[in-house]
Amino acid sequence: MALAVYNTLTHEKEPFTTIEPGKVRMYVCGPTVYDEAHVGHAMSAIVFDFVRRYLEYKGYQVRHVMNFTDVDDKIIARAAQIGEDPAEIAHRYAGQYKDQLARLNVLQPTVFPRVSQTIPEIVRMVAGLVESDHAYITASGDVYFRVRTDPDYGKLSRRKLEEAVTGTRVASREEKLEEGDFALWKAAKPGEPSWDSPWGNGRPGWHIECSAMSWHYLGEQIDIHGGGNDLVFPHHENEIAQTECFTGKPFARYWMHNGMLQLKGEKMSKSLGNLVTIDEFLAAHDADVFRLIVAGSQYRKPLAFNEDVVVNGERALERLRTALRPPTGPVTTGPAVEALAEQVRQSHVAFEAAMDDDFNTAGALAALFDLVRAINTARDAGVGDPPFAAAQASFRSLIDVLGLRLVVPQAAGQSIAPFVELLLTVRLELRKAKQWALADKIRDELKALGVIVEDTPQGSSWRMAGLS
RNA sequence: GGCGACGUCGCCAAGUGGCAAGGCAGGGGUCUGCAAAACCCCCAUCGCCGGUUCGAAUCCGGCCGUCGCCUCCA
Repeated sequence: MALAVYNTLTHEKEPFTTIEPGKVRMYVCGPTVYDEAHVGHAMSAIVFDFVRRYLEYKGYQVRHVMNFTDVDDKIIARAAQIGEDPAEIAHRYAGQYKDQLARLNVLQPTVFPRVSQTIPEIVRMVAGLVESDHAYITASGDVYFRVRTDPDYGKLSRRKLEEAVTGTRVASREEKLEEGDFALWKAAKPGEPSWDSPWGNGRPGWHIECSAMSWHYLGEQIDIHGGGNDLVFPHHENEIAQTECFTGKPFARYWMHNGMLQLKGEKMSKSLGNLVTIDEFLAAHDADVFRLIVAGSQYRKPLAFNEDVVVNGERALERLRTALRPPTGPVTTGPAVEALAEQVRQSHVAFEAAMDDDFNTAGALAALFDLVRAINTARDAGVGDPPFAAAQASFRSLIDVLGLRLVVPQAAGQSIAPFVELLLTVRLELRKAKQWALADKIRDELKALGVIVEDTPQGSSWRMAGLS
């Protein structure tokens, strides 16, 4: 099986090969930390977590870098607004985001660099670009990238340079030579964070940080560069321009972009104000629910996010969990056992075929549901433990690739367990005495309290209802 | 206006040339004291119009609709 990856640069699915055999260098654009992260950020993080987990499943060693933009206009603006130090704000939200990613079961990136800690590399890169005449310094100490010096400019977003340049007069206040030029370094303004540089005090422009961090932590050329598709232009276009003009080599082999999460038909974004924060979501739902929502759709397409979708996610999670329920019979040989083993094989093949096709998680999920059915059928047929556990272990190994934990929700502490058990003991007596009305009342009342009771030939079982 | 993407069952959503995956919901069964869960069965010709082809949801053209980018954005 060969992995194929859709490359934004070529608009085609391409066979996946790496610069270094067996190793993947992956850079994913992280957030600007000036406010609460929302589920749109989570979607992007999870998409690339799927990518990473599957690459590791395939045996690659992945070096994964995800940045925090902690020096930025918006952070400074926010700081001024609430009277707090910009660095404090950035530090706080970065910490929060890391914590949220952990709760979402996103694998920790190999490196989590921040702009404020990458200044020397940024300065070196800007200096190199100035030296090679790809950049120029203005009277006030800003440094701009001269877009015209890059013949390939526009190749990622398929824009012609003229479109970005013609017809727009250079704003008088700005000192850049042409409209398409963009800032590599901004001269310091009073009260703003700044660092020393050959061009005077200042701070990095928006795009240079990613080029510098990628260069510093992954080298001149990387395998995968990822981010939301709203970053294609200008951010990634400018990154390519800077890096390639600086190194003289092609930058990333594969550019991967996830689609936007849509809330009420619009992109969820801070500026539109239509957002659900990660904390809000996780307060009401299991992280697996969100992962299932993301996995249920092709990552490049826009993803609808609404109450129905969330409910679907809850139900899908509940269904996946049924496969982990224990076996009830002793059968270890025979057709039912063989059928189970066969389905396990088929599911693995189907799962990998789907993931190999540009990380088709929705297809992979379908393979998983087929396996769930096979496991449940085997349980009903009385298949017991050595083979049954093997099938469940196999199921687990695939679930892991999607980062699903499938933990059964626990009651607040384990404190209610003895009381529920007691009620069920009493209820068993009632059932023996055919006191159906009372027995049913107990079951109904428990359900109202979030405890689901199910009667089986082996006795009654109980579990907590899913969160929310 | 320019660039790009998308439009598949009530909802979510795979499939990119050969008789339309999967989940949820819905209908009918098995099991059960009942219920739930599980299991079995049923449930779409793919926005519209043309074209290419033996054959198209899948390729081409037009139209309609939705979304993203072009300013900060995962």
